[in-house]
Amino acid sequence: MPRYNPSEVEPKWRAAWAEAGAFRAETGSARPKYYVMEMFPYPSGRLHVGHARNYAMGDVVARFKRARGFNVLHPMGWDAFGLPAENAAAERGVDPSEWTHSNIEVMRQELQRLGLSIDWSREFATCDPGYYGKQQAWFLRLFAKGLVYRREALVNWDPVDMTVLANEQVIDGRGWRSDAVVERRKLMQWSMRITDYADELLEALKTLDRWPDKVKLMQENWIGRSKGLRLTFPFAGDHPAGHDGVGVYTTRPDTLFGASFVALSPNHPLSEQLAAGDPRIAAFIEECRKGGTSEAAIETAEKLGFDTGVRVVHPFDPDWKLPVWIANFVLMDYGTGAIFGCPAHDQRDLDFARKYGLSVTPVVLPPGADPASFEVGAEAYVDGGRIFNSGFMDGMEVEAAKGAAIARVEAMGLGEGATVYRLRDWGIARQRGWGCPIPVVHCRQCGIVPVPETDLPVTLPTGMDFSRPGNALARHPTWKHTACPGCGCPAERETDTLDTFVDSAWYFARYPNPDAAEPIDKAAADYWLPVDQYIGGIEHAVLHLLYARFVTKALRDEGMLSIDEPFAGLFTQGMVTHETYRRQNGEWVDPSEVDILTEGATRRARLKATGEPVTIGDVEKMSKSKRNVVAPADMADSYGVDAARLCVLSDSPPERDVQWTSAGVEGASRLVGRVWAEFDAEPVIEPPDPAREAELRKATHRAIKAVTDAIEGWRFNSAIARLHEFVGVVRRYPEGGAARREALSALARLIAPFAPHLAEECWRRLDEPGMVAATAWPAYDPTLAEDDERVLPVQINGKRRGEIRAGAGASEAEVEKIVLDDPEIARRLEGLSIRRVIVVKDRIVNIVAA
RNA sequence: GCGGGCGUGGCGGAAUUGGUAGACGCAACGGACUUAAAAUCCGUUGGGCGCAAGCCCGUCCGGGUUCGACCCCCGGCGCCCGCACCA
Repeated sequence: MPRYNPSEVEPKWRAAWAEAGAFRAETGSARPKYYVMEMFPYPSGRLHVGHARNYAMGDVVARFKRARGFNVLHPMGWDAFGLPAENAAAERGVDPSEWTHSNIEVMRQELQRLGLSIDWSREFATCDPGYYGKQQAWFLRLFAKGLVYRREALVNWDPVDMTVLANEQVIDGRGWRSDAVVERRKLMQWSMRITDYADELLEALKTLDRWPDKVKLMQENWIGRSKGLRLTFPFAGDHPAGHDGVGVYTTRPDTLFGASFVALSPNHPLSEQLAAGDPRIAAFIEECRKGGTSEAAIETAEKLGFDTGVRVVHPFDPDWKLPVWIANFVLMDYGTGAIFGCPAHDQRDLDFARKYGLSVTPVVLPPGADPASFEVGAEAYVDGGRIFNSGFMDGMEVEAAKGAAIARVEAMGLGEGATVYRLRDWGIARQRGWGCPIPVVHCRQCGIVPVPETDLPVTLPTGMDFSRPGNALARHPTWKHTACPGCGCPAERETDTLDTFVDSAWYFARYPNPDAAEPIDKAAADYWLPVDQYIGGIEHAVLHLLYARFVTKALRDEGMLSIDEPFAGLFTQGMVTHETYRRQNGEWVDPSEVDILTEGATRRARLKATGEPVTIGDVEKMSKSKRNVVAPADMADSYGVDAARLCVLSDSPPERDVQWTSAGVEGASRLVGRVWAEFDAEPVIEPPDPAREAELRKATHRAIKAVTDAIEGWRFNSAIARLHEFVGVVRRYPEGGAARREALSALARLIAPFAPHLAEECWRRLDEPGMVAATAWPAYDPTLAEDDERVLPVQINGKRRGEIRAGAGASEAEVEKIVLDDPEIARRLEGLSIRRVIVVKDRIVNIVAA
């Protein structure tokens, strides 16, 4: 009997699936639809095991649902715009498009080799004009509506790469690629009004009952809704022109009587106006802007302030004047960019007041404290209590006082209750050449003119020069010169391109009909959307998932979509990490080039080729830059694709991070071999023994139940453990009868989501018709899956002291009788008197005795 | 600082959400087959005591609730993730 040879078997079945169109999704089918997708990959060049794990998980779900009778859509595409292609172009002089497409070719082959049940007829890349042209179309519709706009905004500017960076691309104040210190610059920025949807984005989180709580919480915090009061402190005496006062935002209007100063952000328009008239103020603002933006810098940053000399009047007391300072810790882009300082009840204000000798008046009395002697020392009192020193609010609790203060300010016409969000509008433009062009024209006469939809797509030119930093599209010799669509005069195209997060914010809506003339084929989208199950990394918990939710709502309001939320179910799988290795000269080394030596508790590493010692570094997420990437292809070469799939799924729960080790692949490969051995074995011809037949049938139905439950509960590691067990059982019942045939038939189908090639080969060996891929999931008989006799552990005073047998569902009285009649139990109870007998049906017995 | 999560054998991890802790796999050890090795198969494998039946200890630490706690509560310790001068 020949050994199972994956390298012969696996390609054969992949060809068979392709030929049969086994995974083609049929829009409009009467079967219930199920849309499952994994986050599409960036075509970086090669698949790593993190990808393999992600796509294997999605494939288990897709194959399982298909077997369960669903019409499954399981598509794949490429998140193909972005900086790495430009860097490759800069470093090697290749064309970003060619580089990207050749990577796609390689990675598509790698994905296909994994035997994923994907409908490849729907594949697209975001750098295809057929895709990004449609993106330009809906972009212009949102622009016409005002949801896309231009604003002057402070941005993160990378002076080396010469582009704007998103907040997440700034790490410790430096550009993530260039490592240059990022500058804050004011630039005209294309933005989307995601803040218009802040409330709905927050509220709708409650409807996402198949999302992890962690992700919902992160989005909630990111949106950061707070309720408070916006009020104006009117100027006293001389004041700058063009303002009636200083508008501030506070969540603690109850502490207004504890105010000791008003502070402006250095970037506040009033600050800038004052700076124009006073060089000392200008110098101070300059000083503030120097401060780093890194977390460490902020944490240790000293509070800096400058008294402008301007005075304002307290809203509740016309005789009370407060100084207006400029303070480095006040942020321009939150609230109004100005605050009132209440040092007694806010730590930052307290630090500031202590440094500059400003008054500290407590107005919230902690429970139990004495109003005559309560003082605030080095620590502000931020908890609840009773208001004092506060005129009309005296005696109120904090919450009541907030309401009273807001009502009073509103009655005075100085402000109103307000809701403020941490979320900011989304800056969507990048000064990059390899991205989706923003389809507008700048005309001297007409201003900003959208390109007519009939002229879309606005495609990228060939022959951009990426050899220098900066925007290769902007310096292309001819591309930007065009005629104004409005007046026909010579005009220039916008040379900014869209953030790649825009590309990935709607791709799920394109798969239902990737060839549609409209951006979204409404009928197809209505059939397929929302995505029933989305699977991807936790690192996208906020940005990508928030943007996709926002764009969905925006397109819904354009009438292009009928859904409120794109992803009904979300699963965030853990990251795959690996040790990093460095040579003595600091060069990163690939794990495949390293030998690990273990001596007791210490591990050392050296280069395979030369024996040079290698430093073992931290365990980190696999990344090209640190070279700690393990390719699934290597595993598949040695053990076969099915073993590789089983391996990446078997040893840890899907949501957990895994530190990669190839140790599990041996076990996975053995499972493949053992399964095949059962199918390949000649049945032992013996007269079937009814008792043994019954045992095997029970084991089969138990296994079907266990594997089904584990897959439905996303416990793929446990599902594989149950398959290991089941194979072990089948092996102990070699005699060929109906029960064995039933067991093998079930086994082939149960293992199919994990090891699909093996399953087909086994199915063929059984001479079953068709392919497993098109066969229904096995059903179990609940009466067989349950034991009719139970072994119940018997505890005496909570310690296990024996066991008894009882029929399933036996009553408490029956079980108690069996226990007390048991000679072994009786012996153990000698000399003790029974106080109580607790029987948990079908579970356990505990005798309390003394 | 705020918010969230985790802590179980040599290792990855199970435990039906309060009911036999350590499923399954890896590694290790012993055995079978083999001239031999690989592969495969069969065993053993949390710690301690004991010839043995068996007994004691054991899910980060200290308390608590309960007939019964890896699971619930209180207080620590350690690690990980997100946000962060957000008024």
